[in-house]
Amino acid sequence: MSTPGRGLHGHVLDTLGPAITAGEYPPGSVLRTDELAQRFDVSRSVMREAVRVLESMHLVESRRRVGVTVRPKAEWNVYDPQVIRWRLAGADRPGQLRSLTVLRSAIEPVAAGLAARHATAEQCAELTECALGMVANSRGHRLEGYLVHDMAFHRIILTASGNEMFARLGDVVAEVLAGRTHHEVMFEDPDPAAVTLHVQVAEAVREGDAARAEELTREITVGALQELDILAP
Amino acid sequence: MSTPGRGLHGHVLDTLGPAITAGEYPPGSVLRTDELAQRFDVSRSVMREAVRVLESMHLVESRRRVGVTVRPKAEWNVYDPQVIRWRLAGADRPGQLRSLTVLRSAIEPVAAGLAARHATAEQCAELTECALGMVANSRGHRLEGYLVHDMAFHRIILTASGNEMFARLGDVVAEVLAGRTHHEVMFEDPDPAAVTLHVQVAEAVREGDAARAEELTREITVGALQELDILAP
DNA sequence: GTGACAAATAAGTCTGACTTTTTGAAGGTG
DNA sequence: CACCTTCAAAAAGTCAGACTTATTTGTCAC
Repeated sequence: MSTPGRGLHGHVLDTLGPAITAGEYPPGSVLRTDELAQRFDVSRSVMREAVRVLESMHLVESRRRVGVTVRPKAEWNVYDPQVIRWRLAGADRPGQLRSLTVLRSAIEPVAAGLAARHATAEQCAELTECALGMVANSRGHRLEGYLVHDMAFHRIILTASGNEMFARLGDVVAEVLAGRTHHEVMFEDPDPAAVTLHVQVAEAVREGDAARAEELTREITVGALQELDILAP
Repeated sequence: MSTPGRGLHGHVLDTLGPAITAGEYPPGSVLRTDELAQRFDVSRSVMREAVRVLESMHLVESRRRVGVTVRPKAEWNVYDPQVIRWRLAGADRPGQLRSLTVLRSAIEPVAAGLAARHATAEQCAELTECALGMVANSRGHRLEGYLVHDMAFHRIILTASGNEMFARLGDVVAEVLAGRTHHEVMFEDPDPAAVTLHVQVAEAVREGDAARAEELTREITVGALQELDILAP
């Protein structure tokens, strides 16, 4: 997805970040910069830089004479891609996946509606191409090929919406889709109904039918919710 | 909203962050740590910590032998509360406000639907109280009192949804609502129809009527979109 | 033109000394 | 006993300087 641990402070983050988001240090836990620096065998300067980054993510708070205290989960910057990645990699994975899928179910239909209004001809073409790619890989256990086109499809929708906040969720959605294929249960070929829906969404966007694009995308996300047993009784 | 510039590195961020998000340094611009340290009259250590934070927000990228280069806007962590605050405080304000309002229009209806299912009795009570507070302050230019209850109302909806990602948007929504009252055109008393809608949403949530809560909230957000001339033709 | 090599550059790292804020305890006073 | 003041310790914060390393760029020979 993106930045692997660059530099010493990056390596420290790759260890400390996951540990904190995994709840290894409960909220209120106090760490000391010097001790951490010793533990990771880095200088205080490097350790301080790492702490500053964790602080900017609202994972910890650094106070004089007290130390570096872990903040309660409710205060974390849960939209930070790095935080999302750490949580997806840890024990929190199922919960994080559910949160993100609910988020998708809210965002993507609206994004599709906007895409139907704002998408360029090129984006429409790419979208159709992706949908066709999904169809082509929808049978015969070609899950990887399917996934690539699925991720591209949703990324284009989010980008074509013209809303920068939606566009920035492209990576997150890709992560969720990849997770479904690689980690969750996805042994069989994808649901034919879902594939058809994607083709229809591409059609609706091409034709500028915002209401239909929104409604069809809503059906797709409802399917995603059902896969995780997040029902609407 | 939150953390004012704590420590020297915080002060540097309070100046550099807004400057970058305002586009004062176009994408690709190269800064040098040493020069910045001189300019802000701080040590290199402090400057490095500030750069690390900007880097974690994906505003800049630090590379050896090159310097600190400003990244294109499309890569910024636009969900970072600090980045949102910086942009709301700068020339980007109108665009940021539009982005956030569209985001609200996607999130809040879904959140209200979930709140109707998950809200505790206490949350329902608080919600009703807020709605009544809005009614009580809806006439006679009591804009500040109205705003306080409006912000609380939407925060409760987002929290009661039970989704952590929704909950974390409470601050952002509050910021948007406050902006509307303080900076944008909002001289007259609020629209009576909007006030009624809030009361009805509180009712629907209390009664556990998810579909109605969602639909009513959608009407509220449509109103917010119309205020900014973001139409659905 | 191409490839290898050397120099320059700016970030990265480490260390040690010093400052500042905060807290908790000790001790004095009503 | 309660309350306030004072003081000392603890940990983060800051700074300055020396050194390392990766990367780019330019040069020279082939």
